[in-house]
Amino acid sequence: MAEQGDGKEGGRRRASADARRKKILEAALSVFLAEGYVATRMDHVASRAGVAKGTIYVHFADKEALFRSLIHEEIGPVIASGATLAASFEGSTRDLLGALASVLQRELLGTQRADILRLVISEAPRFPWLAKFYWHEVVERGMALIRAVAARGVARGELASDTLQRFPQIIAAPLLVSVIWQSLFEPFEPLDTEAFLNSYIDMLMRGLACETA
Amino acid sequence: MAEQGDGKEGGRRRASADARRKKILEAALSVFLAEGYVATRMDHVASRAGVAKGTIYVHFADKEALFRSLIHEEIGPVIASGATLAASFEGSTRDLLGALASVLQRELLGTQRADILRLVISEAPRFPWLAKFYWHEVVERGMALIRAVAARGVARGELASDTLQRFPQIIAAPLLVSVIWQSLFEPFEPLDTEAFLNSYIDMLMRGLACETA
Amino acid sequence: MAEQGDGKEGGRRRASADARRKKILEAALSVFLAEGYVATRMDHVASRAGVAKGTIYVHFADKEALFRSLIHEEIGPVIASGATLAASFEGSTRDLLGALASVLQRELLGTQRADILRLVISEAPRFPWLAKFYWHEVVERGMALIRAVAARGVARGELASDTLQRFPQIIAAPLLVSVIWQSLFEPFEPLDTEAFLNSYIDMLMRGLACETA
Amino acid sequence: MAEQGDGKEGGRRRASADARRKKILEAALSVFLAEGYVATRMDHVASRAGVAKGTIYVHFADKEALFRSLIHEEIGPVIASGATLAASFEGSTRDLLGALASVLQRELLGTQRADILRLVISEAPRFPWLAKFYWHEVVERGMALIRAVAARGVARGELASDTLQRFPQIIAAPLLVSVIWQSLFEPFEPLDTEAFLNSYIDMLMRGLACETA
DNA sequence: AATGAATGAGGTTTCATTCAT
DNA sequence: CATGAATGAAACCTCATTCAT
Repeated sequence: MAEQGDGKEGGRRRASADARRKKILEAALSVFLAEGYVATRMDHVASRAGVAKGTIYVHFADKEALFRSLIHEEIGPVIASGATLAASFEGSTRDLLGALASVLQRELLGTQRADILRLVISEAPRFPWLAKFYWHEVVERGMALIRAVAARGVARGELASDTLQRFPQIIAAPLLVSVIWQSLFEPFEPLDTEAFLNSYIDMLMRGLACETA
Repeated sequence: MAEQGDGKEGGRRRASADARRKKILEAALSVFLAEGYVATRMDHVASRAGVAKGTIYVHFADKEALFRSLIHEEIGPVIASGATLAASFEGSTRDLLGALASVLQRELLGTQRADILRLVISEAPRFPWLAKFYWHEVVERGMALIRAVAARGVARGELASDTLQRFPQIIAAPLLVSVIWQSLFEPFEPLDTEAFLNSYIDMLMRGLACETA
Repeated sequence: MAEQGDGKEGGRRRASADARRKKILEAALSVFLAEGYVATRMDHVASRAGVAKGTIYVHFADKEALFRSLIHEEIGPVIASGATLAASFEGSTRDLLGALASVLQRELLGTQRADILRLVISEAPRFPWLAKFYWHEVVERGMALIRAVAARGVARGELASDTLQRFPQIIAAPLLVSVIWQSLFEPFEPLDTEAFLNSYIDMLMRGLACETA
Repeated sequence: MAEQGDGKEGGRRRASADARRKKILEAALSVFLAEGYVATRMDHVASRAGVAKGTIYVHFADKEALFRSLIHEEIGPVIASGATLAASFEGSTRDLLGALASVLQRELLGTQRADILRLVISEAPRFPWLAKFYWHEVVERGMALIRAVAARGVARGELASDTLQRFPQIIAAPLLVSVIWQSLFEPFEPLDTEAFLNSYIDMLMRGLACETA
């Protein structure tokens, strides 16, 4: 009934609690991704995490708090890791974009991250903080990265104009299409995303190289 | 059997019923777009349509049937109209794509249709028929249209390769980005979609024209 | 809008109205028998009668009024017809009971009347007037009939005691069992009701004849 | 997994849950008996059981599952207990039947079990499993019991024929009549069921004893 | 008189959240 | 902390009844 020993006990208990919290977040991630926010049932998260329903409320105030923590703690890190990818890349812009594409191909398409993008698209209208968070954590950083690559390309004379600096979305476009396509239309007409991305970059490089053609 | 003369009478009643059905569909469209499928409450649709809760069930079997009818009857038509746009266009491929972009700019971006796209992305995983429908009504047709334009461009010597025929998604990419961007990130960094699309087409034309560059 | 010719028209209209009322009652009978009172939907009655739902309310105040009218107008007559069966029968009591059994076998078991009995058993607790009506129209008369037969048998020396007069239910018992059995347990073990009734009457005659055995 | 010591605690909670489940079943029994399946409102069951509406759904999947459990868990046992009554009775067949009648008089007529019979008659057409269950649990066993008694009577020379073995329904008949009578017609003409059953058995014994009379 | 679209009270069921153990 | 039974607001859907045509 009263408190028990606090020395190692407390530490062990804390560790166990943290582990539990982590399990819940992982379970929540997969369920939210699969079902969307509204359709996700706390029961389902709990059973997938292997804990009782009430346990979730020990760690998170309510469903939205769980969702928030999920986005911040689970998704944030995977983003940050990607942001440092090409910080110090040496080589032609074409190779850099190719390397970037191959990394994204491996790290985004076909992984849970692609589903996170879909989740954000779905839920952002209802959770303004979600769009804001995704903006700051992913989009803003990604855009800065692309702009840096573009500036580097211009400086090296590989790019003829500032188009890519003005519209870094050009790089995001084929990725977004690939993600959506795989998620919705793969069964009707498969898309070879690797070939697509490569063709896209080729086209892009030619289109951006000879600005005055 | 046993029907009595109901010339104008029946017609008027039928007309009123159809009008009500239309009002429900319109209300449903806006609520589904704003809230998503699961979060949409039939109550809310009813009150927005100015009818009683039960009235919806006079016209639609259940929530999913309402959603289906909505997609098929409200969204189908707007698609068909767009498909005939450039069927008989004369001029350079560049002008053709430009005209297409401007039409889409006017008819897609900034209209409810953009939100419909977001709705489809959100709900398709839960409603396989939705992806199928959207595929057949929009994507397949759009792709055929782009491929026709691409073939025409190759025939006229304006395009150097079959890249666009192999990946018509190239055209869809900036549209998708624009739609998502406006919906999620406009408040953080506005996107001049018109300039974006034009720059994109320019880049694309150059990139596709000099395949061997 | 206003009234039309009332001469033959009125008569014809009335006739048509009565026919419609009859159709509704017939439809209601079959649906109430099949579904029970609560589970019966006015829609179902209407469609089975080939009229609109509202039409029922032209002829009957509400669902219970329909049920009442049904019981009184459809079921009453079929009962009355049976009551006069054996009023003036000549022959031995055994033959009389045998004839009665055969009539009931033909006119009760396997007909809608058996289902009516089940309906009464089911609904009587909720509609006291139903038990009362069935009592007066069927049970009281049937009991009087049996008592008359019993008295005749005693007078002719064929029955040794007044047991059957005190408990006319003895006659009803195998009928009730047959009806329930056929309705519920026929699939598990069929009952040859004719043989059963005959054996029953044989047993009964022997049992009642030699009261002092 | 990850369970902690919950000796008495868990046991107490479980016990309380079981008690609640039992209360719900008891409440459901009385409401179903009084109202019938369709007319029974879950609200009513809940308030009668002294629990919240949702609590029912903690223990039973839906209304039909509640009904099923009710039949299987509440009614099954009372049947089994009755089946062993006369397994090892010594004495004349007449006394055996008399004892049986007196037991049934006490344990069936005038108790809730009589109403259960009415419920089965009412709902079996809509729930085929109900007829099946009642058949296996009650009717089949009862018939076997009666046939055993009949065979014993024949072996002891107390019964002259196999009529009772061929038609054990003969025994059920007066019980069924008594149950229905008490439920529907008692107010109009009371039935002394005890006297009725005794007269019936007397008649039966005489009728079956002197088969060749 | 007949119609059938419209109504809304009321029914079943769900599920986020609470709380005693 | 962890549990999971209990809760009750709220969602979907039904259907007897009304009423304008």
